Amino acid sequence: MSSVRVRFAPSPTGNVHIGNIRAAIFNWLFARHEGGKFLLRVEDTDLERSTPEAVRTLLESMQWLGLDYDEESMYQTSQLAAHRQAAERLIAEGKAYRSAKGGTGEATVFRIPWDAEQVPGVSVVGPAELDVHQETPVTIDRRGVNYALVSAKGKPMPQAACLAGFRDLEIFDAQGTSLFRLADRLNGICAGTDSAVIEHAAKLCYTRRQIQYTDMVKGNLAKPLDSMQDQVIVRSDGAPVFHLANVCDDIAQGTTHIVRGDDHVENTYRHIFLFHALGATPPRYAHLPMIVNAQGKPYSKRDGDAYVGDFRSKGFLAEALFNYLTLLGWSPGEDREKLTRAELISLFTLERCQSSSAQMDLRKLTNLNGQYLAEMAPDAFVALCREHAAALPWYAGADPAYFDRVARLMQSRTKVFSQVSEWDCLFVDIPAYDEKAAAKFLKDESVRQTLARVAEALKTCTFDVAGIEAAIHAVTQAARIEQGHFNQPIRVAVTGRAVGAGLYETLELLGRDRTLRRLEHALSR
RNA sequence: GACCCCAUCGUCUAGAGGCCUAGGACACCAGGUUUUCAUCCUGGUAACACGGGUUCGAAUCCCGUUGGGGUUGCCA
Repeated sequence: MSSVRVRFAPSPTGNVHIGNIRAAIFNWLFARHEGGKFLLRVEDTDLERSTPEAVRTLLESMQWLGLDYDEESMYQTSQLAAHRQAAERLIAEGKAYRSAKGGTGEATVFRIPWDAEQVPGVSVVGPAELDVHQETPVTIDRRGVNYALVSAKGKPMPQAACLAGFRDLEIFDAQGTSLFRLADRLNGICAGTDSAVIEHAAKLCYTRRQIQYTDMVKGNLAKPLDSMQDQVIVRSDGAPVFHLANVCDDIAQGTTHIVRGDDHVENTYRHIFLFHALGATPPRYAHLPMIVNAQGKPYSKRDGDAYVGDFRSKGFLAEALFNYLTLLGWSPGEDREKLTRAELISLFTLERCQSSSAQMDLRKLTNLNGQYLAEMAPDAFVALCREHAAALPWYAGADPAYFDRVARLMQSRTKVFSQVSEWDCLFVDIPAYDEKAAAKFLKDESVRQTLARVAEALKTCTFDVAGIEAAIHAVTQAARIEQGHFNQPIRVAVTGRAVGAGLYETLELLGRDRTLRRLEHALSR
């Protein structure tokens, strides 16, 4: 029995983003592969958007894709007291402080610990020197160090970093005279009772430290502490910030591995410090590459196509979308792409995840979907066709048995259920004509004469596939047209389109009356 | 600006120094099968961002450049 516990932690907004659900899929696959637990945590702290309706949409999307979760799901709003308690505890232990910068009132700020070496992964990089803009005073208080670098044009470029970034800090002027030593005033500054403003500073000398962790996808990642800042964990209005809530909940849920989007790597360093401050061991991390749109840019609200529900309503199968999404940023390492869920579970490892972003290709998804549709049991296929046809104007009046026959005939050439709407040409009385096809196949006068003769022949033949074929053949042979070469004009005349199912089957399906009416109509156009 | 990450055909990817005159899939093009449409089969076009190194040998290791992305104290 594996001890792996992973979670999917979406905020329910009414739509599940394709990038989010991909993260859910990878978490699920990892958990199932390892024989661990896949947990759900609904981050519903945005009361405006996190309506019961939005939560239902989320659950439906997960169920549709077969992402079943273990144990009771956690709702983040239920953890509010725990989050506040954690913040109070950090303040009481001197690991966080209140600060009024920017907001209205005091926020709670988590301090990157001064004794950072206590945290596994933190190490000394070595001595560091920074030339700073001499006109800009260096200010130091418990919130950190503010200074300005010098741009190529000699202008000041303001920087801010946490206090912990500057171990052994000593500040010198242009002549090399020491102006300030942090060690002399450390206690007061950390306590918030002391602060310093240093004019005419030219150089910052200190010991640089960094925090390092091993990402299961991206490998070793590190960040110098002097490029980090203390983190607000409770807003001035008392609401816990994502970082605190997230870490607290992962501790509460016993998360062992966090598998999430690339955009969280920077947060990870801060979260590791938070885990330790709260007396917990940080989980292992795996950061997945982003999914980008057709322009190669990150999906934004404007990209309407990027929600799970859209793919469902456009007629993609859950299994096909699931399969396709696993191939975005991951591959089994062999030349197979269409994989069953069982195969995916057994093949999936985080180590085989890609570290660069991936672009969705609707055409490839469509192709894969077509493969899944082709091998569906006909009855199941017909049932889903009905679902997708239900809203179509011609469906209500359609004969169920006739619909059934059409669906079976069309299965092998359907790639997405949205194509069901094109079947209107088999259901309405007179179909709409594709003018390009009509111009190509129905314009010629000799063609029209032959069509008239075909119509005559179809009036009396046996109206089944064999009879229709024989009747048409007889006419075309008399007209000295090569076998089959007259099928396209007939197809366009009868269905209005140049593509469709086998012609004789189609005519048999339509029946004699409708076929003749359509031929007549085509010739009168 | 600073910090961090990324970089193989149009797209998704294989590739962990010699198996690579770079393989597969989608898309595209050309043939073929099918009396027609779709399917299917065969073949083809097409990539290691650029420049330096290391090495007998680099798509694979190192450095730089360029390009893209992420983050940058009260979004999640």
